[in-house]
Amino acid sequence: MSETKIRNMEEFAAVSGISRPTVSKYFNDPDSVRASTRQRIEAALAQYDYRPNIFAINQNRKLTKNVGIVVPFMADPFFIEIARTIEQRCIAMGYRPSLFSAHGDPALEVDILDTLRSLKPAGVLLAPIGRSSDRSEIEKFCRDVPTVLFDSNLNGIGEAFIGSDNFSFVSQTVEYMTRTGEPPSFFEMKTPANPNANKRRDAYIKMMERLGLEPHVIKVKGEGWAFEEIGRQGGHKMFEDGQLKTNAILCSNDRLAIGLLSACYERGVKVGRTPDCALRVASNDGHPFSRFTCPSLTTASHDYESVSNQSVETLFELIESGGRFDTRRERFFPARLILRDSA
Amino acid sequence: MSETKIRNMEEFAAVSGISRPTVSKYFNDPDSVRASTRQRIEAALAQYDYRPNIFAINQNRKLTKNVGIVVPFMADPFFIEIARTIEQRCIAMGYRPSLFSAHGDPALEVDILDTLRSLKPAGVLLAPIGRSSDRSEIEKFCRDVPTVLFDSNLNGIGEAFIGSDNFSFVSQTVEYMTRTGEPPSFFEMKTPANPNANKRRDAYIKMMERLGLEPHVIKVKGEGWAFEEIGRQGGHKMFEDGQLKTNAILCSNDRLAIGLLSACYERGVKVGRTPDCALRVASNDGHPFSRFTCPSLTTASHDYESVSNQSVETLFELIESGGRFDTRRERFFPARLILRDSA
DNA sequence: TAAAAATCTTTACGCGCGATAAAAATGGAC
DNA sequence: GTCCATTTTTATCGCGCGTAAAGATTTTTA
Repeated sequence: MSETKIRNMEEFAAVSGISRPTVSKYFNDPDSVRASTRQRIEAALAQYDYRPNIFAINQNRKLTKNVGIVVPFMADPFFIEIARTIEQRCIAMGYRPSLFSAHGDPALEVDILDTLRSLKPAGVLLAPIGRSSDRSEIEKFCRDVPTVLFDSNLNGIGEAFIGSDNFSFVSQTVEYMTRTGEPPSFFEMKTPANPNANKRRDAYIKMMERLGLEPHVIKVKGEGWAFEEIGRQGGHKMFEDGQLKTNAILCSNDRLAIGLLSACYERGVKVGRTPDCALRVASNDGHPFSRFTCPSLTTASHDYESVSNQSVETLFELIESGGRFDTRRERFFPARLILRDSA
Repeated sequence: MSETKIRNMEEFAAVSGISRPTVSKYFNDPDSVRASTRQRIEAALAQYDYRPNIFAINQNRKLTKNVGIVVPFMADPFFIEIARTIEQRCIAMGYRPSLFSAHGDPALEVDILDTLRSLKPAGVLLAPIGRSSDRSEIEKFCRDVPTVLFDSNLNGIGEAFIGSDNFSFVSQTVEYMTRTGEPPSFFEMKTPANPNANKRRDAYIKMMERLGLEPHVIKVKGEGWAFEEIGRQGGHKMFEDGQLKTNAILCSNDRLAIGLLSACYERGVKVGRTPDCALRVASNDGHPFSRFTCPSLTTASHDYESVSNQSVETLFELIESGGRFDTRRERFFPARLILRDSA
C-alpha cells in the first residue's frame, strides 16, 4: 500500500500504466478488458487503494447500480428476515441496495419513494404498508421506476408481485386443527393494516364452509402496528366477553398470536394440544420468535427463502428487460406448516 | 403542476425567473436568499416539481449531507428501536441517513465502512459488532470519517461514545432481587459477542461482593447472534446439570432471557415472584418483546430515547466542530428498572 | 436623497467520470 | 513476415451542480 493518494481515475490510470477509458471499462466490467490489462490494473489496485467516485459514476451512467428495498415496518423481525436475504443477494449481483422502512407511516412511505426516485435506482423492491398506503403515489412511482412488489399486493401496481399464498396458509392450519381436534375460530384485528389479513380471513371462511363448518371470526379492536399489544388486550377482552365458542384459535398473524398467548398466560388459560390444555392456538407467518413463545407456536410459515430469492430474481429479470414486463407477473408461494406445542 | 419536465437547475432557474447561482444558494439554505426571491422560487417549485440531482450535488460539495447508521444485527428489535429514532432525527435536521446492518459478520462490517467511506458522509453513527469487530479497520475508518460510537464501546476509537451504564443495569436488578428474595445467579454466554456482556458480568460480581454475597455465574455455550436459542438450550442444560443453586436468575440480556423462559416453560418450571413459583428471572435491555414473554419479563431497560437523542446531538455537534473533538467524549445513561411478573 | 450594504446576475471554471469516434497498437493465425 | 481482428490510446464532449469574481440592482441606513 503506497502512501501517495490517488485522487481520481486519471491519476489511477497513470500509476497503473493504462489509459483512463480502459480503466473505466474495467470498473464497469472487469471481464471486458484483456486478461493482461486486467492484471496490471488489479496490481495497481492492490498497491494504491483507489475506488471510483460513486457520485460521478451515478451522475453519468444512464442506469445506476442502486437497488431500493422498502419495508413497511422494520421493527418486525419478519421483514428483516426477508430484507436481509434480499440485501445479500443484491450485493452478490454487484448492486448497491439501500434499505428503508416506512415505520408504518404512509406519509413516510411516500417520502421514501421520493428519495428513492432521486437515487435513480435500477429497480426497487417494495413491500407496501398496505391498506393505508397512498395508492396513487405508489402507482406514479412505479411508472417512473421498475418496481417489484412483495409481501403485500396492490392490484395492478408494479411490474410484478411476489408473495405468499394466503389460502395455503389458512387451509393447512384449518385442516390440521379440524382433523386433530375442534375447528378453530379466527382471531384478527378489526381494521387490519395489511391486505394479507383480509385474504386470510376470507380463506378461513371459505375453508370452513368447504368443510361444512360454521366460521367464527373474532375481531379485536386496535389500530397501527403494535400487534402484540393489540393481541394481548383483544385476547383478554375476548375471554371477558365470552366470545370464544371453541377450544381452538387460528390467529391472523404471529405477532397477534404472541400477544394472545401472553393474555392466555396472564389468565392462567393453558394453551397446547395435550389433554390438560384449555385452548389450542395456531397462527401464520413463521415469525422468528414463534419458536420461543410459551408454548412454542404452531404456525404456517412463509417460505422466506423462496420469496426473497424469487423477488430478487424477478427484479433483475425486470431490469434486464429494460424495466417493463409485457404483463404483470404474480407469484405466490405456499406455506410450510410448522407443528409446535401450541396446537 | 405543469407538464413541462424540468431537466436541471438551469431550466428551473429559467422558469422561476431567478439566476441559477441564486437558485443553487436557495437549495443549500433557503434562508440565505431574500424573502421575495425565496417566494418566487417556491412558487415555481410548486408548479414544476424539480429536485436537484443528488449525485451532482454530492460530487461538488466538500461535505455531503449523508449520515451513516450502522448496527451490528438488524434482526434484533433492540437496534431497530434506536435506529428508527436516530433516522427520524437526522431527517429532521436536513440530513439523509442510510441504515446498514452488519448481520453479525465482522467482514460485512468492514465492507459497510468501505461503502460508507465512498458516500463521503458528514458523519457516522456506529454500533460495532463488538468483540469480533476488526478494531484496526474501524480505527482507520474513524480517522477518515467523523464517527460517534453507540451501544458498544471500543476504547479510544471514534470521537465519542454514547451508551448505557452497565453497572446501573445490574446493580438495580441485583439490589431489587436480593431485597425481595434470594440473590440471583448470573446467566450469560460463555463467549459473549458484545463487550457490554463482560461489563455486566463484572458489575454483577462487584455488586454481589459489595453486598457480602457470593457471586454465581452460569456460562452457557454458543456462538453467534441466535441468543434466544442459545438461552433455551443453555437453560435446559443448566437444569439437567443442576448448575442452579439459587431460585433467582439475572440474564445478561433479554434475548437470552426469552430463550431461558422458553426452556423453563418446556420443563414446567414455573417462573415468577408469587409463592407458587420455583424461579425468578430478570434481565437487561428493555427489549420490545419483553412485555410479551410468559411471564412478562422484569428487565432493566435502556433509556432508548436518551441514547438515541444524545447520539444524534453528539454527532451533529461533532460535524459542526469540523469532525474532531479535542478529547473523546463518553456518556453513559442509567437503566430504568421495569418490574413485571417474572421477578 | 445619497451613500453604504446586501443581494442578485452574468460569466466562467471545475468536479470525476461515462461515452464515443478515430487513430494506433497489439497479438494470433497463417 | 503479412494480414486481420481485437484491444487500447488519444482526444473530446457532456452530465448537473458548486463556486468564485465582477458588475448590476435592490434595499437599508443615515
